[in-house]
Amino acid sequence: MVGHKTKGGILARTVDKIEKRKIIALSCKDLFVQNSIKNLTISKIAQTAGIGKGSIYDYFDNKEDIVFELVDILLQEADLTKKQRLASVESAREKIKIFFEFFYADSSAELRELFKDFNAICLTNPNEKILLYQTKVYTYYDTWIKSILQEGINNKELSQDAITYSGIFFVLSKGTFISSISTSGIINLQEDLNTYIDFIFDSMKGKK
Amino acid sequence: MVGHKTKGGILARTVDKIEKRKIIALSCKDLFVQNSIKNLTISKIAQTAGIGKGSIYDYFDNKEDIVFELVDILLQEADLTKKQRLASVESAREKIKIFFEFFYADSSAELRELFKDFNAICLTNPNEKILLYQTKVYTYYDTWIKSILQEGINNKELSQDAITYSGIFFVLSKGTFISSISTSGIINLQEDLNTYIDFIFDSMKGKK
Amino acid sequence: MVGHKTKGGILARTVDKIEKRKIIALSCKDLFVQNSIKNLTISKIAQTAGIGKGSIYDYFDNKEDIVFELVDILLQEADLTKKQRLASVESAREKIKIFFEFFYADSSAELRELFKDFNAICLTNPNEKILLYQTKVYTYYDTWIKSILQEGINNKELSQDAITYSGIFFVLSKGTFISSISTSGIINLQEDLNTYIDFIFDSMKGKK
Amino acid sequence: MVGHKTKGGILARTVDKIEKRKIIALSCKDLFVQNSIKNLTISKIAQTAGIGKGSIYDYFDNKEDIVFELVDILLQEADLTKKQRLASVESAREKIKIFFEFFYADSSAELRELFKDFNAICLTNPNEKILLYQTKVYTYYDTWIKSILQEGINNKELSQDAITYSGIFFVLSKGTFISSISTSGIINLQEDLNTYIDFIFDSMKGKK
DNA sequence: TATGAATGAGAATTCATTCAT
DNA sequence: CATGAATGAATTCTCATTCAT
Repeated sequence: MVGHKTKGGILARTVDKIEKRKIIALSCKDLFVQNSIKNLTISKIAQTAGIGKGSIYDYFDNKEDIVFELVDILLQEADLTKKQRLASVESAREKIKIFFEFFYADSSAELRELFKDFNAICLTNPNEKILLYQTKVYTYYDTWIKSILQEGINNKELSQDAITYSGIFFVLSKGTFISSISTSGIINLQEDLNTYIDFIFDSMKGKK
Repeated sequence: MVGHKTKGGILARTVDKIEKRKIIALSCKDLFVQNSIKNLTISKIAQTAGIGKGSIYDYFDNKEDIVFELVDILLQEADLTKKQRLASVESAREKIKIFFEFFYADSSAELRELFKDFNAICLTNPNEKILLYQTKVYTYYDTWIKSILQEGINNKELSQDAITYSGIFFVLSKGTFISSISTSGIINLQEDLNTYIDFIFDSMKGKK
Repeated sequence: MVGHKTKGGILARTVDKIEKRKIIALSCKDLFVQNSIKNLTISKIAQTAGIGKGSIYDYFDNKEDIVFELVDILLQEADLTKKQRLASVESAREKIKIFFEFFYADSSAELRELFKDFNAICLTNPNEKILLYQTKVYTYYDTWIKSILQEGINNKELSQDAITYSGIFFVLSKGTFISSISTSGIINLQEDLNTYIDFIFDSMKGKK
Repeated sequence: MVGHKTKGGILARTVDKIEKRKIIALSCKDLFVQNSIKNLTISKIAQTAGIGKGSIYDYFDNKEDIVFELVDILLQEADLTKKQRLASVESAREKIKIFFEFFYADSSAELRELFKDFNAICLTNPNEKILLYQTKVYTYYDTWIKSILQEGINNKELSQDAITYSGIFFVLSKGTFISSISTSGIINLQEDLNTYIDFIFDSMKGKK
């Protein structure tokens, strides 16, 4: 049961919708992680969240919207971890590897499960809201990657034009991840991905 | 005598089944291209194919199965074109670019639409049959790419270890394609992809 | 259970939709008579008709559509009775009275109950189909009434201009019926209506 | 002293309730005029009235109750206009025509819209409260009409028995109105109604 | 072999009403 | 007094699948 949200002890008439959205979404995270969205019903979700079926619609437009919220929350959580992990290494090469650890690290297993549903939705129901979100997220990560590469350039670890190819890491990682899901064994996600990253770094380094 | 009853009835019947599967699938290709599988009903499909609803189940396990058949057919058609196109260029670099033209060429627009549904299904319903199919396809293309790279090596266009990285082209292309779908404008599919391929070729060439 | 409809002993692949519509509608006539449409659910209706919920939608667009069909059927049945009853009297005056007996005769009690729902729908959901139906029915009865009046004119029972006022009987009857439903006791439907009809006939007669 | 606490608190409070009922009802008059009650939700109504959803229930039993209040208010407003309009003509005939102008006058368009919902409710949910209201209103108008007719009798415009048929005008008008809603074009409300009224007056005059 | 009528579980969604604050 | 968050029963409607013909 989610209960009434009070603010600073004063009886609040209105609930913080954004906050409650998060609370509800998180309360059924495991459900979404363990099941594909296709196999979940609003009834089951509401039951798991401990709220009424109708209340789901007070906070979310539809089932997809919950996946959306969850991915957003977990992505933000993952970013915190990512920042800490990134601080633990020096080289741009290692930072980039850590950056995409998400795609195979045990600690991101839940997010990856949700990410599958999220991508399936994007492939078949690309509504305006999702497109904007994807663009925002992509831009955010690209900026971040660029800053890592820039550091590498500053450190003479990378050649000047490395920035130009910043986008390659993202699509490479995503492509490897998605391909690995359904080609059992042929693609060894972690190994292959790091091999590719190394290959690209070696190339970026070699250029002058 | 009733008609031309040629050899082994069972074999003939099997061949017929396989053939009719193709015919049915193709007869509703446009329907699948223009609609996401989510918005199609068996009724609509049967109607479009000009057969009874029940008959769909004589040839396909379910809706998804039709998408697979269609992807398979169109992929084979695309391969024929690919072979011709590949024959028109000399360098491995150009061949690889042509190899992945599929992801942006106008002539493959239909296949790409189906490919979205196909991938969404793979992300959320990866059944045994699909996994095997994906593995088969991936292996098939990887072998093909390797042969192109090997030619490049033989021609001194590429260094010996190019083969090692054969997998990078596939995941790179797929990742760029999938990312381009939902990040409107930020990823310029054709340009970015070819830039990346060039980058990798330059690197493979540079290595000794 | 409605069962499969066969035609002339030959196995029919297709069901006579129009006929089955009637059968289903009639099978839940009592249900509609005893309950206002507001209190009926598709589930209850399907159950009463002895068919599946989904099958309702194979024959009807929605609940309202069933009322529509029922009113149509009962109106046709009532017309048969009306014809017989009309044949039993001579004067136009008596014929007109019999014509509108429907609004109070015990034998039309069911139709009247449905007619309430039907009119409520017309007042709040006047879709194209219903408007056309109403127009058709109104025209049909008006023609009929005119022929009765014409007979009366021919018999010198009525003056020539009686035809001009043919419409008055219909609106008078409907108005009296509808008003009687909710003004308990004040309007004595049968008596008042016949008083009014007599009044009008007396006037039509008196004119020259 | 806290504000002006005038006489009997309970009475004041009751008066307040009655007054606030009117205020709330009127504040969402347009909403009800522009939408059928079926398409309105309590949420929407409360929002339009600028009060909380729960407060609606402090003043009304349900949605239908608001329609009654509105019809009552507008009917009273219309009566004021009616009185003025009636004073502008001399003959009983013209007075009766003006009496039923409501059914087609532009100035009563809003009331007519509400009247549709009101009648639909009466046809399907005739609760005790509504029946009493209908009876009251019917009696009120009948008395009024009788007084008009009596004047006509006094003026020798009408024969003595006109009073006997006072009820005919009401049912005739209502029947013509309701029939006109759904028989597009066939019934010309204003013209037909006045033709009928003229016909009846001619008859009432003619009798001795 | 082909059909399409029938099914009915199950889906999403709505909304009048309650009641703690 | 007033509120609006929460409810969950109830509703309509869908559609993959079956199976008698």
